[in-house]
Amino acid sequence: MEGGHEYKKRLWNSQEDKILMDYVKQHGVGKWNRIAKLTGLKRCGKSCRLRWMNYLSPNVKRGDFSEEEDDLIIRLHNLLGNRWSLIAGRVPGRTDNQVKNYWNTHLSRKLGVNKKGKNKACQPSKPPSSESNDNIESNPLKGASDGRQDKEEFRSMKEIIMIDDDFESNFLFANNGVDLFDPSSFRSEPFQDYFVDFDWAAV
DNA sequence: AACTTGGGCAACCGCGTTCAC
DNA sequence: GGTGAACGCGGTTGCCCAAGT
Repeated sequence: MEGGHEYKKRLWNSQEDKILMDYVKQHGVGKWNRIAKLTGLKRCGKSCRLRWMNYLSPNVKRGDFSEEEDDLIIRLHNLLGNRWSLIAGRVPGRTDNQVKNYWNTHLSRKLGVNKKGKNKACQPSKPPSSESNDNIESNPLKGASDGRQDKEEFRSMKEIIMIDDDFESNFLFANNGVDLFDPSSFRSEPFQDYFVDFDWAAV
């Protein structure tokens, strides 16, 4: 990226921001790799996308996280693990990068989470590839020894995790009984119970 | 005042997935 | 179906700056 050995982390300046914003105004988001060609901006597509998504987009909320956001992120992290984009998708105005940074710098410390002991166990896995299904380490969904704990329950988890605009109805009333806005119904331990022998193809 | 340390966060990297041809 | 480009994600790095010595 950007000239190999000449690479050095470089902050965006206001002129670059303006070029990028003008481009997006004119062409919309996407086609990030064309920006350098069309505008002469010396940034790769990935860098442009990141800058837009994390900073320039009007949807991005700046400033401190509120108590409610704190609380929501903690709950979502407990539910989803380090799935930052999914978590950010449920925290209006916040990006995955913001959420991730905020977790690593504020919340993990606040909660006394050991960064080394990553909360991998509660990360729902992507649909397993055909050859790696029985590796518990690489596929936490297979973690439960007896396998098939509660497919219906996990199906609801998957529905929650999948992008779905109807946030209120799906998230607030997860059928494992957890209301993310109700502290009394929240479990503090990771959802390891939910690792089931899940058949993605059947969904 | 000069230097060191550590926190906060923007930005990059590597890799997996999706899309277009 | 194969291949390359584009995109998206999570992890990591490194810059900036305030606080401490």
